[in-house]
Amino acid sequence: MEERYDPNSVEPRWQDFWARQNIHKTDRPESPKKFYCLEMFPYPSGKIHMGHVRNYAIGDVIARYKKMQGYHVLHPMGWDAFGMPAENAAIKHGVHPSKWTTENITSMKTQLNRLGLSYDWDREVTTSSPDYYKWNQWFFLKMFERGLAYRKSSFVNWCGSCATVLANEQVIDSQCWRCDSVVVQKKLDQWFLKITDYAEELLQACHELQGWPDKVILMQKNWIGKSYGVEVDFRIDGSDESIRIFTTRQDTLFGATFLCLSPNHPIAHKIADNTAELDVITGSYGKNDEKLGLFTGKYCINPMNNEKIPIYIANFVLMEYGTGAIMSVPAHDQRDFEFSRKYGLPVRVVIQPDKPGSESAVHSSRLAEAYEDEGFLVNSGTFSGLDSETAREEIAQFIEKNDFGKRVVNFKLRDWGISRQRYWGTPIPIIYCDTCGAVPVPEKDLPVILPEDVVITGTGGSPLLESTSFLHVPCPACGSQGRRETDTMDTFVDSSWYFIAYCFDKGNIDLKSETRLSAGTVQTRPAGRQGPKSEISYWMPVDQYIGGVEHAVLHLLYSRFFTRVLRDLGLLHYSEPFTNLLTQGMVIKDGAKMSKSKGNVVDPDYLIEKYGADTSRLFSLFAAPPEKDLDWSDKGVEGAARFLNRIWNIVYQQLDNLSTSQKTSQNTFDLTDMSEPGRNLIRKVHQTIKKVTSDIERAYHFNTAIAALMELVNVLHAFHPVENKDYAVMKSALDNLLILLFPFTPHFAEELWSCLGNKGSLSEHIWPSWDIDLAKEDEIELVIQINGKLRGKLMIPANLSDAEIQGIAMREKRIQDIIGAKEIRKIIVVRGKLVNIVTGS
RNA sequence: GGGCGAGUGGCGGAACUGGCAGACGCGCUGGACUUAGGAUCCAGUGGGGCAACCCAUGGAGGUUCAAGUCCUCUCUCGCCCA
Repeated sequence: MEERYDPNSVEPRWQDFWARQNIHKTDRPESPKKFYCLEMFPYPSGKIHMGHVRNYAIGDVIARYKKMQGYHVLHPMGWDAFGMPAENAAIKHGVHPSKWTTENITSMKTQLNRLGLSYDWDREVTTSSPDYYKWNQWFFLKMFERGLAYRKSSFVNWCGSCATVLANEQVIDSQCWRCDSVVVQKKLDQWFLKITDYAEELLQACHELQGWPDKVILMQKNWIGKSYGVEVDFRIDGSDESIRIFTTRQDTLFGATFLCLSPNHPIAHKIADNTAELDVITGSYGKNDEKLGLFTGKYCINPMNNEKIPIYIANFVLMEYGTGAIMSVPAHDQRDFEFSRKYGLPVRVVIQPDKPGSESAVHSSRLAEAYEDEGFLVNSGTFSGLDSETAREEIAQFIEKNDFGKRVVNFKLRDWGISRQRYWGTPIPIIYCDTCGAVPVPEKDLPVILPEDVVITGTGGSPLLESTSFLHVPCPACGSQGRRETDTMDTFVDSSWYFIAYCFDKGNIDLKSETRLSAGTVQTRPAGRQGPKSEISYWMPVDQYIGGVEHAVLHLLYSRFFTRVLRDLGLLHYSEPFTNLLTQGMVIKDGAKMSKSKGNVVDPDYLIEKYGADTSRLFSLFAAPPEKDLDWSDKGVEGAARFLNRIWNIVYQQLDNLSTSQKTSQNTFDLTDMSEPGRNLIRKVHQTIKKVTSDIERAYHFNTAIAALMELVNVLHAFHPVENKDYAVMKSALDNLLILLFPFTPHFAEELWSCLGNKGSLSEHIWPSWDIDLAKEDEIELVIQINGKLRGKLMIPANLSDAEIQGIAMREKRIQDIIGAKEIRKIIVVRGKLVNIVTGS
């Protein structure tokens, strides 16, 4: 054994050992005791950052811990390999996205392995590989068959000079992030997935996500955004046509002083005479910061009071939400209020905060902002005097009875537009034919391979348009000349089911295995039933998912949607993909999130080189509980290193004595035949096993688990063995310490474990259990309070009755002195903790 | 503006169902060993006071024998949605 702990010699050796022994290979017996531990896979940008280190360290502790507890663990890793940065690199440096991505994967994999993470690389998934993305295409075809994938015209951010569509986050102050030209809204044909078909179910099932953080569930609910309202027809004055509006506030219908149409509303173009002005509004469509409107010159009739109100076209009215038209009630809606100020439109109060006649009344002329709360109706015909809630119900009934509208449920969630006018993504398996239209590629022709022989310039639209071998294909239906779809899929499609791909060995994804096993019929297999199970139904759902909260809505919602589609296709028997979700906090340094632009990044490579992977892992687990932000501290890392050094030194100093006296680990001791320090150490060991186990079980609070291990080391450090029995105790304490430490610092624990003469890898060791009797304190510190104030402390035997404890407290001289002649009103005894004596004054 | 979460030593953080506030670590102070110490070890470390004691979990009230923890109001900061 080396005198000094040198992680750079220890860690590669054990990584090599694990790899040679194939120790992280997933085994899959029929035993139902499985645990699927998953961390969000990274985009292969080239280098991992501290956020990854934290995320993957957390996952690794869980995976290793569960394995030691006897679970069959699936702990995979892969690459979210399609996406824009690869194309940007191609534009900037002339590297092909495929080459760039592969090289990045290689170097990042090396980095992950240097961290000592227990991944089964035989199940590695790379989404840019045809083996993988052919299933994206297969899903698309299945959804197309079921009407869940469809094509419609929709508005996108378009940069004319780059000739490409931009994602929302690439539009900065209405300009293209790359060339600074003004981004316009352009109407393009796009493919959509019909997630709205599942809106209600996705919302209802939120209640079942008990292992998810409340805030994520709430964000999902808000995103789905179910609301109850009414649709009402406003007849256009002097015409038979009418405009249907949607509102959730029908209690304010009498306060509508104008009506607004989305610029994309079909009627908008028919009734607007000023087309130049209309184009301006269309150009700023959906922008909430600047409200623009155009009076159409037309009026419509409010069916509630037959009032004639003007029709406007307004940029902030979304065609995708509701009916694309709204009634505007400036007195009770802030956006309408601002709009009315800008265009000089009347404001009419129809809701008062309190019952009519009270002091708190609001007046149309004095309103400084809209009164959006509920209240009591005024100026609302026969509905005046009702409270908002009752009025909504009665007005809804009135509307339905008079047949000019109806109650509706509306969702904020919109269908998922997956078309991307980019190269580095999954080709959408569609062929356009002049006679047959959009024809799906037959399943047998999958995958539609992304051609590699393209030049990526960043100008002139999708590079796929340039690849003639890709573009020109015969129509699968009629055989005449067809043209392939050149759009590729949103990369969120890739990540919506990758967790299922891990159920199979690399390159052998077979999503149809379950349908074959259940012989084409969709049947629910009882949980835990023995017998042949498909890989999917054995491993799914994911037992623990770990990742950043930034994916709280999109990725997690899409995955829930995909899982349901798969269920309906009979491919799996679960609706929810992730049973438990842990969203880890950000890594903070100098008060800000670590980022290149802030210049406060810590490079994991540097850290590993200087301190080793174990120290890096240990610090990031110790500094904060996983769900909270982690404040980076260079000094704190040194503290973690110091802790490991202390253990190393203890083992080094005692090695000769320990190996000669006691080779086998012993866990039971006769306490009566033991020195006082020996007894204390044994007790501390068992208390530590208990504490570490329960801290891990209790929401993975590794920080306090590690603190408990530090306490044990402090006791060990102060323990000076003299006789043989002491060495046996010490050996046992060290063995247990290393076992408990193993999930956190695996190389370090393995090394010392073998130095101590123990056989085998700790990966195969079982998690220890504690002995309640050995963990029990035989003395406790009794706190004596008088009127809630601390007045004395003394050691007493742990097993006394309340009466005995009370007696001891009362006999204390100091307590007697303080009480003196005062009357004792009450004595409260809390077993094992304290006595509180309540006296008169 | 709405929703959610969080405010505890010089710092990161402990305190599970109300029961000794500050575990553990960092930092700091003193000492030992040392040519040296940014290595290691020992002791100390919320504030005030010689002391007994008093004051302390953003602030103000309340419930309770007992409140960081429960209730009401309020301030500040984060995140999400407008």
